[in-house]
Order: sequence, then C-alpha cells, then structure tokens
Amino acid sequence: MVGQRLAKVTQRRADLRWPLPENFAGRLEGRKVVRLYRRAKFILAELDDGWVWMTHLGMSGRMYIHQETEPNPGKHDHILIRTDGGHTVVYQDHRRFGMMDLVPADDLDDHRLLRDIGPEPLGNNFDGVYLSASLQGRRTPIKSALLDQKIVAGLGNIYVCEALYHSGISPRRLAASVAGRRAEKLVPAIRDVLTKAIAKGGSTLRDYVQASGELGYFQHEFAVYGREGEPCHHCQEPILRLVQSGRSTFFCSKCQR
DNA sequence: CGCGCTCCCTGGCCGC
DNA sequence: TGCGGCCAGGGAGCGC
Repeated sequence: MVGQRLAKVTQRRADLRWPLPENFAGRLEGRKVVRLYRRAKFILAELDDGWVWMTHLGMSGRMYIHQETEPNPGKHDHILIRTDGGHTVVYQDHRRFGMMDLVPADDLDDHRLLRDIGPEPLGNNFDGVYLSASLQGRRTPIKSALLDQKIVAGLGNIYVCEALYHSGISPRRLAASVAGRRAEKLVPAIRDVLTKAIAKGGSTLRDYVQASGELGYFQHEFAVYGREGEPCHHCQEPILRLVQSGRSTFFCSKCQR
C-alpha cells in the first residue's frame, strides 16, 4: 500500500467494535499512503493529508489482498480498499472486535487507545530495570500484568504463556514478587519468544494467515499454549490449564515456580 | 486506585 | 441432524 493512492473505499457496515468515524470511506478515498507502521497492536497508515488511519485487528480481524479490482465480498468482509495499483485490500473480521479510526498525525500519541501504552517489548526502553519498576507493588498475577498493555505493549495470551514457561516463572506468582532477578530473566524470554515467532511468520490457530495468505508456523513450537494434558518437554509432567482474568493460561507446575 | 469479571460478536467443535 | 454448552488470538468498562 505504501506509495499507492486509495482509489475507492467501500464501507459495508457502520461499526466494527465501535462506530467508524463520520464519512470514513470518503475521507480515505483519494489519499496516498505515505508510511505503514505499527505501535503496540495497532496498524498505522500515515496518509498524505496529515492524518493517520489506525486499525486494530482484535481477535479475529485480518487484512488480505485480492489481485482483482472488484472482488465479491464475503459476509465478514467489512471494508474494501481498492488501490490505484489495481489491487483490493480487504478487512475481514467475523467477530468484529477490531476497530478503525482516523487521527491527526500530531495527536496520535494522545489518542485514548495509545496514550497509556507501555514500551515496545523489542525496543531499547524495555529492560529488566524498567520491568522490575513496573511490577513493583502490583498484587496481580504476573500473567495478568504481562497482558496489561500499559506495562508492556503487544503481548497477547499465547506469547505471555510461552515467555513465562521459558523463564521458569509461575503464571500465578504475584507481579510484585517477579520484580528484581526474575524480571531480569523474563525480559530476554519475552524478546526471544517474539523474535522466534515473527521469524516463523506468526502462529496459525484456526484460520490465521499472513498477508500473503501463507500460514504461520510458530504454533508447532508452542511449549505450553494449547497443550493441556500433554507432557512438558522438559520434565514430562502434564501441562495444566487455568483461567486468569477470564483467559486460559497454560503452564508446567513443576518447571514454573 | 487497582483488581477481576463480564461483555462485545460469530462460529467451530464436542457431547448428547 | 439438531441443540446446548464451551471455547477462541483483545480489551473497555464497571463494580467492588
């Protein structure tokens, strides 16, 4: 999309998770995408009129590219964007937990969904000292703390489970007790899991695919996620599942303390 | 203020 | 084949 003009935008419903902005399609149409980037789990497309088109995929959202100018939209293809290059980018989201917004580039950091977000886990500002300080005094399980985007950006349920396993930390341990030595261990485990997952094209559960349509392959390397009852790769004890703040946690009670 | 639960939504899968 | 219950990658909002 970078360098291309958004020639025709079709909006097939008024809302995703929230209502789309007023005249959304009209405001995108005719704009050129200057830059495509990311902050936390938000996809950001900088436009040539000083605005940023912001997208969150939620749980089930995806963008895919049709090589045709006018593809036949499916039931959950909510937004279709034809570029002047002759391709069509389709936003599909069957659960509609995703969102889109338009924000002036200068105000992006103040956007209500971005302003309190923590540092990027692969960036220089995320280190043991920072994580330790952020966990200090928190009386929530470390699992929940790592899912909190205010502490660190971009970690989801899968990668939190995996990072805790690889650092040998129990998901039930209170965040405050991870501050210090354990936090120093957790940071490289988080970086490692994310880096490896990205290298494998992400994790394909059910129907997730890369933009190219290719599947991700990291799911074959899950140590714990989705492996309830299966043996731990290290100690052979069965992997356990529990529910924390409404989400499944998978872990080894022997290797993670 | 910080925490955990519920809910938003659709659909796949499992057991009966 | 149908139906109810459970589960799913996220996270805002509310009550305690």
